Amino acid sequence: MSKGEKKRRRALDAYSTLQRAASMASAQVEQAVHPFGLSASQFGVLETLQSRGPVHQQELAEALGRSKAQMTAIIDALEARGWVRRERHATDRRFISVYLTDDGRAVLVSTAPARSDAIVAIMAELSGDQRARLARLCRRLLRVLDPEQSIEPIDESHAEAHDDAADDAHDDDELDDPAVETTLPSPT
Amino acid sequence: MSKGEKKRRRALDAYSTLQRAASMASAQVEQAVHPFGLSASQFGVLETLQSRGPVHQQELAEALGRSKAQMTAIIDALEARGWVRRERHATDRRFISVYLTDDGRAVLVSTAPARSDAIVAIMAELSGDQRARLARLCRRLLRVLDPEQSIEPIDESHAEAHDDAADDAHDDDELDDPAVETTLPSPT
DNA sequence: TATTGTTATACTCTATAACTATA
DNA sequence: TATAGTTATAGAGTATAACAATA
Repeated sequence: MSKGEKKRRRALDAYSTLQRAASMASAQVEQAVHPFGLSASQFGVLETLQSRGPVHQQELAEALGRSKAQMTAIIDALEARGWVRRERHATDRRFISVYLTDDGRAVLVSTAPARSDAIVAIMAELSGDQRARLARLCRRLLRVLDPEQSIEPIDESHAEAHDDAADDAHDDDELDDPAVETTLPSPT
Repeated sequence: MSKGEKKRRRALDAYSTLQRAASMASAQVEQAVHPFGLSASQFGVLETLQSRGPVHQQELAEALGRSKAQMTAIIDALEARGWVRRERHATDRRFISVYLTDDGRAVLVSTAPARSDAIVAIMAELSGDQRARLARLCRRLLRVLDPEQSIEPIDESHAEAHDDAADDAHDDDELDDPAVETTLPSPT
């Protein structure tokens, strides 16, 4: 078998494994949030509102990678349950700002832990160092996949956007591998 | 910030990055296959038939993680285009074996390279070592996510006991696997 | 009675375009 | 005219349950 053939197969293997892990993980996480009656998108909206404060629907749509039409539906559902409210912009009445209500905040408070518990449970299979490595490898893929905004998703307030694994190295209870992916080598 | 808090945020970060990378990658790969008029599931069926030979619909459903009802629809579409054909099992007439036709094989031949090109292009962002590491980390996650069938990889069907960072320095040329293209396309 | 595959239904997501109201 | 949001529609994907033919 040729060298190129083999490399190709390795790439396919990495891809399919990545896909399978991501899909099973998200299934498990969504299941954890489901009892609260929140879809992943709805949760994302609430979370974004919490971290950014009131924003326009379009901004939400962009942040979460949905169309404005989808965002209308998502907000509709959240508004119907009283978790967000809409308010026209005072001066430019084309805009609608979406606000998180107290109820919405409460839902988030009770949902977020269930969600992150599920995520932590999955990620517990990896050591702290491995988690960081996984994130870094994925971020690297995102450089090709999403060159635009490959610098932070819907990050929480304090963005530690700089290269991770450097800050306080004593936060993980498991083996902190010192040989942390020092490479970050030459693209191409 | 507490130790647990931080660990939690790291887990969330790893999770969201994984999800984003997987979803953008699959979008890109599906786009590469789309011109051929094949959905990911349809491609998966053809590929499975190629590597395993004729199988029952239920076997296909299990292999690809779809319900038998879904599989009926998928096979319907493929059969309508003449890429597979159904045939009742001779002795137990409840079973239907699905065969890849010559046309189906031809479609696969012209589609598979486009698909794997797309995957290789994405994975080219990583070094060979990083690709292997990514696959290994994901497979590790699958141990919790899918304990059943988390065995089938390309080069370590047994070695899961040791910790990484040590392996994959060498090229094990060979591993002539008959089941090339075991790519199990992911649910979206 | 159990199993294979089909049909029917319903609900979610996604993708688009046409529409409104504002600017 | 351009933009923000809404509505309508159509297509996939998913999840069930009821059903027919076969065992």
